[in-house]
Amino acid sequence: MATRRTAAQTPPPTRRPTPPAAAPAVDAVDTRYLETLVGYNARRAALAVIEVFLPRMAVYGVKPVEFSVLSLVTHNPGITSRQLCTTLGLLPPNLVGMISGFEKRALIQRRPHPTDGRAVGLHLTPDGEKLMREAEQAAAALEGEATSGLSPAERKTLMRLLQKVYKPRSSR
Amino acid sequence: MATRRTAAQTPPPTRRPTPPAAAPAVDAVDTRYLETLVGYNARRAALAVIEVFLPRMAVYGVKPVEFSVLSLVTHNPGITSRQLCTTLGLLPPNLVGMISGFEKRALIQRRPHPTDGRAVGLHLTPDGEKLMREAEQAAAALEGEATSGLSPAERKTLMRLLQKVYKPRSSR
DNA sequence: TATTGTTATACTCTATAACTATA
DNA sequence: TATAGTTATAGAGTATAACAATA
Repeated sequence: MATRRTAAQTPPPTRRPTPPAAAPAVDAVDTRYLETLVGYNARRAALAVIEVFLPRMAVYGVKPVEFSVLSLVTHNPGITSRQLCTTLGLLPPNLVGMISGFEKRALIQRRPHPTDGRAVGLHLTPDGEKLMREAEQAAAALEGEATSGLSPAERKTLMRLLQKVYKPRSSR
Repeated sequence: MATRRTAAQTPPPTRRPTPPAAAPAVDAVDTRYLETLVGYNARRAALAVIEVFLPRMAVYGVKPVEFSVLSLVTHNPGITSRQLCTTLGLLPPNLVGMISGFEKRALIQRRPHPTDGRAVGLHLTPDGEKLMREAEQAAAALEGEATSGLSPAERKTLMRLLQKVYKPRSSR
């Protein structure tokens, strides 16, 4: 992924009083309105972290969503595809290929569900456990780097506020 | 966009000590590890807001990125495509069609850049100004709804912390 | 030589419809 | 009848390469 970063912006963006007729040039881009929107800021922050995440996790051959899936299998042995989809907001057809890939790489194993004959329980293999131990450690480390501008208290506050936005009240 | 929401989760997710042989079923999905990651939380929050944003902005015929582009043109008359790309992290080829579409809808007008013969300055038409007045007002309103779980102070804090994540230190 | 804007195109991600096997 | 998983496919979003016009 190519690196594209917001242009530097000086504190008080000089606003000329609107020109007579000719088109003026824009020197520093005024982004103040967009920066009042949670959606805009959250998306920009997510992309910034993912930019760091991508190359570091490529070492383990996993992309962001793949990491999320494997992490849930790690901490929820026997989880089903349906549960993964509901939890992560994915669609079933888009999970099939991912799971197959993990199986071919011998990272996960599919076992019959104990009570539901239609479902399949997902489990990490020993190789999968080893990879995820390393990957989760690497993820925690790079997260620290990506949010190095925040104090531990600020980081904790940020998590709490973000969860207030996307989690339904009943699950908090 | 279909609605997919995280499953309800009870506070202490019972962790069984790894089963002997048979595969156990997962009742409540344990998402505690993922929720320690800023990248995960920011992405989930961004998607939650966008889910509200999409249908409300469809009334004006603009998608999230299109809204961002038009908003920057609104507050930066004469801005160039290149400046839009740098500011929003877009790639030039992907902006061409969008700008053409806005021009065909008579929302923006392209004028020669005052000093650079290669560049084109973008300006809103009266129709574009009218649409963006309404759209920005609607966006502010729906943002309030999407973040109704936050107090004004919390909302302000959230913005500040998110910007600390994605803005380079020099531009803060 | 470098940059703005453009075309063409490829790749990835996400979404929809329809099918099977089981509940 | 409803649900878990799957297949095939369509659409949106994002990426690279190469070009003309201008700096």
